[in-house]
Amino acid sequence: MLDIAYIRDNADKVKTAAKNKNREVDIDGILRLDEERRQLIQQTEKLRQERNQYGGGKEKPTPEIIEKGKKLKEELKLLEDKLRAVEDELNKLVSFVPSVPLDEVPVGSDESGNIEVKTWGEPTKFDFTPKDHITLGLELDLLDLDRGAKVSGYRGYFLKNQGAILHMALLFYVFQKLTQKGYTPMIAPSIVKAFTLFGTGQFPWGEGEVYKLNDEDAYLAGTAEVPVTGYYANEVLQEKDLPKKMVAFSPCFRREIGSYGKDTRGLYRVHEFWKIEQVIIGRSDLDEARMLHEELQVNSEEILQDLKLPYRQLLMCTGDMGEPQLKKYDIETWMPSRDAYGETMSNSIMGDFQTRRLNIRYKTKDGQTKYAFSFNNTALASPRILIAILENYQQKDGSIMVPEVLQTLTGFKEIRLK
RNA sequence: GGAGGAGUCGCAUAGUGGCCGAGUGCGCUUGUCUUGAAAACAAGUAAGGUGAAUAACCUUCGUGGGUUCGAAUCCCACCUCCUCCGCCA
Repeated sequence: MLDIAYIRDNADKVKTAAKNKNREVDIDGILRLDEERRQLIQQTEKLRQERNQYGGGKEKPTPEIIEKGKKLKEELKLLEDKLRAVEDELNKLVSFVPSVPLDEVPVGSDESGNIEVKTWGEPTKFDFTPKDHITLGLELDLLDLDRGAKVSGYRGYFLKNQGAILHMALLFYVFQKLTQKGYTPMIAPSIVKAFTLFGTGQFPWGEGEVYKLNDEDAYLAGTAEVPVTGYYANEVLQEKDLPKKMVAFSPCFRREIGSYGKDTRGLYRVHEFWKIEQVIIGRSDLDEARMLHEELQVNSEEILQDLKLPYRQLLMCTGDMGEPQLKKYDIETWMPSRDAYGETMSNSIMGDFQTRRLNIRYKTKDGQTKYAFSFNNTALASPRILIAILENYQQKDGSIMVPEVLQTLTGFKEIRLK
């Protein structure tokens, strides 16, 4: 959510940003409504001031005053209804205005505009014909897609045997690693209220993507970013306590409604998965924000380096960013069956876009109240990461090596059919 | 799921229709006193909005509606918390 005053003062900048993000917003309409709103506020307050002058004494009000009050009440009601209608309309429009990307973000209309910042490792070479994770998973009985679909539906899956253990080991390894870096470990709820989804910017854009539970104010979050960023909603933090760094585990649910026919096989795109997510609530300072963003980046890269998985870092262009983001890096991990890198992590500076919607503020040392900045980055998303591990670690004899850092957690060093 | 109770300024409390944006205590800030500290005393101590404004005004007592000339106070719905019963990983 952008500050209406900011939109007022930077209308052109906001228009350009929306265009670069391929979004349509009616900035001129917003400005008109804002003008109308402010006029109505002034008229309303004048009447309220008048109303507030009556009463307040010990004596009973005179019949004249009561008559006058009745009239005022009617006039006020008309104005207040009008004001509310204008404000609702204005808020609705403003809630759709995307944030303005930082200057270093490349302008581009789609993924072709993304910039490869760096690569780490070399795409894995095989002296045999490598199998994809589905073949490997089925052959080694790590995975059951048919029964997954039978029980759970389209994109359903079971992880089994050493595949299930490997999955848990990965999650725990990463959870522990980030905790040791000073991040507060959290198990976050996946069932969330609508305000958290609106607050983080999943709504109003991605409503079709989120599972809703019955008629309640209850939805299944697609990422722990939603509950964990909402953790401090409506709170005023102290500057000395910032940044708050958190690492959260949660089940994640996505309808993948716009992805029919995309990545239909295997573990790449599923309705239900598990994720360790990094979230930071920090001060509203762009230089510090860039530093924290890089820190989150290093954390995720270290995880892939620990796992010895080749990856590359992308700086996303305006057209391939979400509405809330000021700057975004994706990390793509090498997936032999795709003969390409596939997205495994996404690292964003959200600025005060989310914190305005969630009303997360902090008091500065000199007593000012400001909206905080929020950040988030994937630490590990499973089972997607299993694709990279199974495929990159496969051996000629059909077995799979277990990444060294996981071996004490899994209790086995290789996966092969008994 | 059933029965009951409660949500007021950082915390604890007072407040049952106008003198209440709201008293008191604690906490915190500043000042006086003191070599310093404590104590005592004094003053201050919410957020948001309109506005050129360090003017003035408006809004906010869990949230949203309603009654009333007027609502922290009355009514309705919702949210959250507590107690008891039932069910349950």
